[in-house]
This record gives sequence, C-alpha cells and structure tokens, in this order.
Amino acid sequence: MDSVAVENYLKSLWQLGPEDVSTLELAHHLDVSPASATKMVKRLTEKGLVSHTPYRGASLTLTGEKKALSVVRRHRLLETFLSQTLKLNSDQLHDEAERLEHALSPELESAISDYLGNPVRDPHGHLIPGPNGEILQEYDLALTEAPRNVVLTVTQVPDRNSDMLGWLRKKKIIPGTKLVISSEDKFGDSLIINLNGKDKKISLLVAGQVFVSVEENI
Amino acid sequence: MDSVAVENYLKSLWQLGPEDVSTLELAHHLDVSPASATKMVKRLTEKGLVSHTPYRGASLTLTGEKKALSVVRRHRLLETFLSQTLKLNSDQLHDEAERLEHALSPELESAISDYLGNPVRDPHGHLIPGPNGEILQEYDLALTEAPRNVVLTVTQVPDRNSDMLGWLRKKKIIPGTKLVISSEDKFGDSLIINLNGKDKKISLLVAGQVFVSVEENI
DNA sequence: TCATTAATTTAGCCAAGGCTAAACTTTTTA
DNA sequence: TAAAAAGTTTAGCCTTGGCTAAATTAATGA
Repeated sequence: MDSVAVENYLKSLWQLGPEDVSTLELAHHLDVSPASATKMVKRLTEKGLVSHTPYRGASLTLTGEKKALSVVRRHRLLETFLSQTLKLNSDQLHDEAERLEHALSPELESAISDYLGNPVRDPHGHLIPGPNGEILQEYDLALTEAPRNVVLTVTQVPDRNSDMLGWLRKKKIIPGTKLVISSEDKFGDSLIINLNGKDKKISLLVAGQVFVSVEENI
Repeated sequence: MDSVAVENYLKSLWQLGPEDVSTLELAHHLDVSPASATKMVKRLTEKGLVSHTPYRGASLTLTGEKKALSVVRRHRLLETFLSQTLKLNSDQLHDEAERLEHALSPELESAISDYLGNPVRDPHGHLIPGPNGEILQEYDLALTEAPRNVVLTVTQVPDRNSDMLGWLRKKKIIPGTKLVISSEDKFGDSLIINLNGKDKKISLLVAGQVFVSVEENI
C-alpha cells in the first residue's frame, strides 16, 4: 500500500499534468517546500511511478497514472456517496473526500460503487475512472472553447474554488444545466450565455473552468 | 491532530484498561514490539495522555481517555453508518471502520451522527460515546454475571472474534434477543439458556463475552 | 534466599517525509 | 552575451514510529 503522501503526490501530478510538472508548481500544489518535492519525486522515480528529467519537470509513468486514477476514483466515489447519503455542501464534500480517499479499501470502494449503481460522474460532473483506471474519453469542452448558438449541457464545475462555485450556483449553472452561448462581450473579456431564456454574462476566467458537452445525456 | 499511531495506542489502552496495561499486552494488541510500545508510552506520558509507572504498566489520564473515547465514538458511528447504508457483513464492517475512524473530521462525525438520529448503540449493541466523551452508565452485565430466571435482552456481542460472532448468529443470539438463563451445566463450564422456548447450551467462555441488560428497551 | 526466567527498558539503528541553507542550472534581462 | 534572477537540486538536519540487541528490573521456584 502506498502512503498518504505518495498518493497525494501522484494525484497532484495527475491533476497538474499530463505534461511535465515543474517542481515549484508541484510543491505549491501540495504545500511543501520545493526541496521536499524534489526528494519525493526522486523516490517515486526509483519506484517507477514517475519519470523525471532533472531541472525539467516530472510526469507520471503508466503505472503511476494508474495509481493516481485509483485515488481519483476513490475521491469521486466518496464525494458522490457522501452527497447522496448525508447532505453536505460542496466545500465540505471535497475536504472530507480528500481525507477519506486514502483509507478506502478496494472492498469498500466496490461496495460504494455498487450502492451508487456504478456511476460515471460525480456531483460536480467529473468523470469517475473505472476500477482499473479506465477513464471515459472526455468529450467535454471548456465553455470558452465551445461552439456558439448550440445547446450545451454543463458537465463540470470547479470543485476547489468555492467562491466561484457559489457564484455559479446562484446563476443556476450546475451540472445538467442547458445553455447557449449567444455572443461575446465587446471587450472580449466575457461571454453572454442564454439560460432559460435569460441572458447572463460570465467572465472568461470563470468560463474557462466550466465544462460543457454537446451530447444529450450526461 | 493526533497521528493514526497515537490514536491507536489510546484506543488500545482504553480497550485493555481501565487498570494498568502491561507493555507486553499493549504491544501484542497493537502488533508491535515491546520496545516500540515502551517508547510510545513514554511519548504519550510526556504529552499528558497516559500515566506510566515504569515496570508496572500504563493507563489513560482523563485527557487521554477523552481522546480514546473520541476514537471509539468515530469507530462505532462508522460501523453504524456503513451497516445502514451499504450492507456489509460484520467482519468487513469492523475492518473498514478501523481504517476510516482516523480520517473522520468533527464535522463529518456530527453529520453522520445526525443522519443516524444520534444513536446510542452500534450494530453490535456497544454504547457510542457522546461527542464530548460522555459515555452512558453501562448497566449491562456479562451473561455469566446475570441473574437467573429473568428475561434478559442481549445488548452486546463481541466485535472482533468473528468465529464466535458467526456461532452466536447461528444460535440467533444478537443484540435485541430476549433470553432467560435457566440453569448451569452440572460441570459448571456452561450455561443453559432458554430462547424462544428452546434450551441452548453456551460455554462460559462465550457467555463472558455476551452482555445483557435487564431493562426493557435498548 | 538466591538463581533463573520473564518482562521491561535503554541504546542505537532505519525509513519516510518534512525542513532550511547552500550549491548549482536555467532563464531572463540589461 | 554576461550578469542577475529564478528555479532546482543537494546536503544535512529533525521528528515519528518502527526494529533488534543488550541491559535492567521484577517475579518465580528450588
């Protein structure tokens, strides 16, 4: 079994990847010193989980990615499970899953998945990797990249920035919401979207964090 | 926050106490070497959680007991929660709770407790300590100590010996079962109990692990 | 009671995963 | 294209929580 620290490094590399992740970025993400990150990256490289080019950055090997996806799976299953049983708010949900994900046995993981009907998306709309690390092809696009004047379905909202989440929730932009991008703001720093017949403005900063799909069913 | 190791030492001392626990017993219970146990006991003593007389044994201070009860509360709430949502068997239940108990935040603990209606007993009939370490006075008696020819309600069965648990379950001796002790076996090594009109024999070894109450409601 | 045995503690080692300070690359900028 | 700045790595230290081997204390039995 991998330690909590190892699992967190792998998860961070996955979240920040798939390109090479710099030591500084990794260290910031995990809230450790760059020296600690270097040391751990070296250890993970020796274990065959990470490939590291000194002074260039690190990325996951196939083995490392599989382990990272297992952590992500556990995290997203837990978020789904906790949101369906207890009624926690999004902020809490993420923090609790962050702690519990490292203490979830394969048996409990699969019991939870069965209980939930083996879901493919968590409450934020994020895809849940399969038990062997299979991840469905992600056809979602950032709102900034999506086609105009087409009905889009919101599939993902950010799960870490709770200010933004609250703002989005107030505007009723949650996974499942149908909307259309009608135009760009003249200054180019925001989009005008139409939602239930009402026009709303959304900054490019936020729009880059909201993912949508053109498919019918999510 | 206390580490997983510290929480486990406190929990073990509580389970093996309240009298002084020998280093050897503690070490066996935690599956570590006696030397490791000595070292940790010294650390806990410095932290004011344990009081230790060298060569005599160790026991929890009031502060230590409070922390131990917090671990026990989390464990029992988790067992209750997991058994009510997912349908796990008793063996699994215990193991999973053992892992997760250390990763449960106060917020999630209280959310789970609320969800369950702030229960007082877990599925084994064990009392769940309150959020501040209050534990209801234990009026339960071991079956070996209980009065004869009186209707008793089973309140607790062992949670760690799954062989015994299986045997008890087959005999329908589970929390909530009503029974009467009708007599002792002539050789004094077992009890004859009457359950639903049927006489059954139960060894003193097992009877000492089954707790009953004379109250009506558990 | 005194020697043997059993339990406990001490001493010293190790790995993981942090840290800071110093050294070394790479990138940027004058 | 050098010098300064920024990023990375190395060196060396610390704490936690294990371990074994050796020393010490307590308990037992002849």
